[in-house]
Amino acid sequence: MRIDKDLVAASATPLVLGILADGDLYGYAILKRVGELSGGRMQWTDGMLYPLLHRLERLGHVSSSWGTSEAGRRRKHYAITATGRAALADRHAQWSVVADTLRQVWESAPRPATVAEVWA
Amino acid sequence: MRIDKDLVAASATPLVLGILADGDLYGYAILKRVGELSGGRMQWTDGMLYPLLHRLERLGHVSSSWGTSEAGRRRKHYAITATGRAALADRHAQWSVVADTLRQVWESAPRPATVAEVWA
DNA sequence: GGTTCATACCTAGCAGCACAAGGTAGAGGA
DNA sequence: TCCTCTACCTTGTGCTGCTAGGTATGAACC
Repeated sequence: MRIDKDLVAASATPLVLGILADGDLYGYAILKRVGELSGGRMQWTDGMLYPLLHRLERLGHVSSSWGTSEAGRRRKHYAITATGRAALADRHAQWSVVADTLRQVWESAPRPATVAEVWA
Repeated sequence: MRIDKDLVAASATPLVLGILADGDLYGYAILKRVGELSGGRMQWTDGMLYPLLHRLERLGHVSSSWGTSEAGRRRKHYAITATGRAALADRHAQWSVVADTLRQVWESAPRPATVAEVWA
């Protein structure tokens, strides 16, 4: 499943903050966690995650600290802050508004034809 | 309610296509319809809608034709195409994937204890 | 007649962000 | 030795919403 970039952009911040709200994690593990949670249907690139984490840190939504794995590899651990939790709640509310609106058009509209039907 | 621009970007295409799937409409009316459907919580600017409509037309997802209102004002009517319906179905599927994933993190995240739980 | 508001369309310039592609580096296995 | 996985980072490109403008008509009010 290919997710359009604008939808990735819209969900990236709430997803990262939501994952971190469940417990501290490091970058690479967040990448794997997104794959898990979506059943493999979402596959983020690290090229979008790391800049996002830096941005969230600059905004004060997360804090970071360097650590080391048992294997001796360096890891940068991220934790959500109080500001981050507030931002998460705000994003959640926004998402609900948009999701409610979209549900209305999808319910009222005749069922969209599937790709298979169009190409049949 | 202020909706972040990335969430606007993610929902704009499916919303317009969904609205047009329910019946032909002209640009300005789409703007008003979004406000209605969202209970006034979403307020699009025309500066984002018109370029979006032109883009959707260029992609073949909608078609347009000039008309005139009873009052004599010129209006550009838009209609969804078969390709547009396919794109809508695709966006709908993508949205579901992301929404399912987000629901998981929001459910798993710790939340304040309810009064009932505190007294249990 | 003049002013203001709502309707109805359009565009240019700016800023933000995902993505592709590339780099650095250590650990473990074939 | 070489490859893969882990684990982090940055640069350049392209797309897109937003701000801020512009154009034009009709209706309501003074």
